[in-house]
Amino acid sequence: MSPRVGLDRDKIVIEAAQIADEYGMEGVTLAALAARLGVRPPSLYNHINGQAELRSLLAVYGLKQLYEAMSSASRGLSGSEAVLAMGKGYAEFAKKHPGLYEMTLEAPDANNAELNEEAGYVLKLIISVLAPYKLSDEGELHAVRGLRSILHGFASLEQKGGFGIPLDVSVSLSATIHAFLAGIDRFRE
Amino acid sequence: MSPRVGLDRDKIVIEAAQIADEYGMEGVTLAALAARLGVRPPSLYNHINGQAELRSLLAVYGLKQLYEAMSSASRGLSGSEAVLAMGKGYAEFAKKHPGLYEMTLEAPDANNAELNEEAGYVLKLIISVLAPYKLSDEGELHAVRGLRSILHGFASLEQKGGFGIPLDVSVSLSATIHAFLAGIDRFRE
DNA sequence: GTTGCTTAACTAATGGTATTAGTTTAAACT
DNA sequence: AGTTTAAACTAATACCATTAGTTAAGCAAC
Repeated sequence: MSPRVGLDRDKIVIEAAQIADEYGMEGVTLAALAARLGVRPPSLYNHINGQAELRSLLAVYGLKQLYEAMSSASRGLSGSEAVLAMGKGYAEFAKKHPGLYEMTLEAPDANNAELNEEAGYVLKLIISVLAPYKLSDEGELHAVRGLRSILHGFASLEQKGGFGIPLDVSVSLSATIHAFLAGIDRFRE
Repeated sequence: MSPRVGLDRDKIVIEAAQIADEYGMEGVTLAALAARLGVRPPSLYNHINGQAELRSLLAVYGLKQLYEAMSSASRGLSGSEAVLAMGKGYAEFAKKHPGLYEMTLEAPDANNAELNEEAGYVLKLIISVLAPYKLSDEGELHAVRGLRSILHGFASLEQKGGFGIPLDVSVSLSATIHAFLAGIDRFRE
């Protein structure tokens, strides 16, 4: 019926990302993906190695976009303004791309080099934005974990609908980051 | 072949929780559950209304245990000691029961009264532990979100293996909570 | 242009999943 | 003891991912 559709990994990943954002991570089935691409499920195996690989590709794709969102939001700023802007960029990305964001949290897969690389970039960005605070070596590691947890915690809870009350979440996030920074002395020792 | 096994909702939920903790949330299939209970999959429908309801039951079951863990950890303490202990209790539960913890985050399901009730108890516990800080009405709401995000962020990232480096996570969590409390003035306005 | 290689699509088949319908029979209750 | 209730079952359906093997499109070389 269908001659060659002209599929490739990029088109597959992009379409899969849209499904993820529309229907959630569990909506990304090879059947649904194939249907949207006008192809039968087995045909996808000519380009990807099954669902597991697709998820890895989506994680990498998502991390790249997350990095870009955080990076562009904080570019040119410094100090608490940079931290705050980066946090908002993070939250906005997670809200705008819920499925893709979920994908970025999939098993870091010690063997997947590209995924580790992208995750490393995000980490370095967080480190760089905390650099002005002159933390101790070990303190910096703890602080990065703290900030990451705040960002992910907000993004994740908002996504799961955990914040029932109609109260601006971005205000909560800003205040929390400010509080965290106000007490960042804790990470100097 | 098998006479009555003597199944009931409790036994099903307990066994499902064990599967969740051993193999993760996605390992909780009715097929695996039935096999472990010595029964055929359709038999489970005599007690539960399918996978969806099972997940709701697990969420409630997990929230009860989470509440107990947080509550007993902070009992008798006050101020920052209480917040810290509660946080450690939260983290310990999530680490000890990864699958069940994941389940507690499933869609709050506005229609599920029992789930909302349990979630409400956890929320009230967090509120009570922040009460001594005399926050403003609105500030309290933001602060609760912040603390919850920190707790969930740490639990979730640790679970996903996001903290690669071999550095005590409980130290990171303590320091982050301390920093948050040090800057809690932000929530007084 | 024809030939031939590569590979993107296909069909068919397998095995896993949840779920429904309908049946048997064990256990509980009069 | 007889009746009812419900806990187990078998059988069937409809998804899902995946593998094996097949067809045919498109491109490169002659």
